[in-house]
Amino acid sequence: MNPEQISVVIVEDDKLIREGIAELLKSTPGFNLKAVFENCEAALKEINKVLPDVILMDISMPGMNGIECVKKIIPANSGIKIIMLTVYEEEQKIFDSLRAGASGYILKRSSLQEILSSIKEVVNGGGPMSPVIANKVLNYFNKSGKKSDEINLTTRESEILKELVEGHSYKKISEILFISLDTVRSHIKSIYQKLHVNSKSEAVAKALKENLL
Amino acid sequence: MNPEQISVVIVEDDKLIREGIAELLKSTPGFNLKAVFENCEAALKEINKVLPDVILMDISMPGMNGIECVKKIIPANSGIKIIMLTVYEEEQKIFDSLRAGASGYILKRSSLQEILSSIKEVVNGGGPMSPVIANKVLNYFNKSGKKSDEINLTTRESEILKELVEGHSYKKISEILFISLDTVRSHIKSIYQKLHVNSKSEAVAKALKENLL
DNA sequence: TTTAAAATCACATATTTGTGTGATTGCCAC
DNA sequence: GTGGCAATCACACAAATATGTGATTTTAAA
Repeated sequence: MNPEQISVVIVEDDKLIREGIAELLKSTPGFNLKAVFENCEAALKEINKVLPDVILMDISMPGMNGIECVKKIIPANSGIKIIMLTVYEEEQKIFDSLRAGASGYILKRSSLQEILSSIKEVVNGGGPMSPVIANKVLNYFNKSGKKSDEINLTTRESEILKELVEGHSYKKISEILFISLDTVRSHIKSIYQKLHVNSKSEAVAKALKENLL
Repeated sequence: MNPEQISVVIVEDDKLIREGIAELLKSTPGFNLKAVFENCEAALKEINKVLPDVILMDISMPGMNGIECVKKIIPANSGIKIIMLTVYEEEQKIFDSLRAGASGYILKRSSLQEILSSIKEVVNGGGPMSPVIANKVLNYFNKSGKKSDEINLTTRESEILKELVEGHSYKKISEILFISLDTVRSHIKSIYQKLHVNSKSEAVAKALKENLL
């Protein structure tokens, strides 16, 4: 177990890519390919015995997908760095992976050289997010940051929605805003119509998920 | 109006920093300092007349803070790039700024050279997020990605919380999970205790805000 | 094997919500 | 000066929710 070496595990269903990267790692000094799995299920079963420095994880695979797999691995092995692999530049998936605890992300069409340097970077705790990814993440925010079209709440409605998200009851809100309980009801009725929901919790969920505040 | 020049506006309450950067920009070819404001309110009033390429915006100021200011400027002037300034490396504020639509972020202790190059980068649509920032953002995710300590929901409780976030009623949930309404109630009681809340919407808000799913 | 959670179900009851149907007032644009 | 919208308030009633107090059964750990 050379401490200089970076131990790696690959989880990837596509044989070509899997073996391509495997060959690359086997033939490159400084890297130690610990294991290769075709799917998440197999990886999850064995990962505790292998404990690599880095996992290269395909983002979309038959059976459990890579994101789910990350969610299961990270909580149990907080030290492991995971780099997601994908053919598509899908913002949502990148985002979800990072949220799940992945440390980085590379496109499968990256050059072999890029793959190696990404692994090194991640292990050294360096820039875990490539400029491309940073951009994607930012785009994601900007998109969801914009108020969705169609939904135009009045000032008062926004205020009240904000209070709902705070978890206040109608009564509490009426006290906070110095209006009657029935007025609160009335506004909330309009809010529900505009958001196409029909319960407090749905409204709260929508407000938070779509950043309506 | 030299199209080669980058027009800039500064919004910063600290006189020293404000004038320091102002001097820098005035004395650097390629930059055109359009205006300088001490606070958000003043900036908001005038910004439509000035319309710079880039705004350097202090993140924390007396009165309206920079993040709120960004939220007001961006929807109305989608072309304007905003770079946040701050003395602190506060992850939450960086995150909020980016979400509000800021294009980048620099620390006040950056060298003058760094400030200039950041502005250029942002204007050219290049890396809007510095590696440092990318890191911050990622850290933020990883943090909130981890289940907060203390909160340990059982499998069933998590399932039910997920359904609550979907906006389902107790009855619907009982049908989805093939359990009785009373059982759903029972689980939700436990969930409320663990999350320290006492309503559906509070639970939903907490689940979404703290990524408990 | 004994204990401790986790998951299930039941009953009771006070509040809170969701929804319908109206009404009044102020303001702004046309 | 009128029509429309935002904001306010009222009443009524069915449905859903919050909360307490139990009890039974698996399941998992000690």
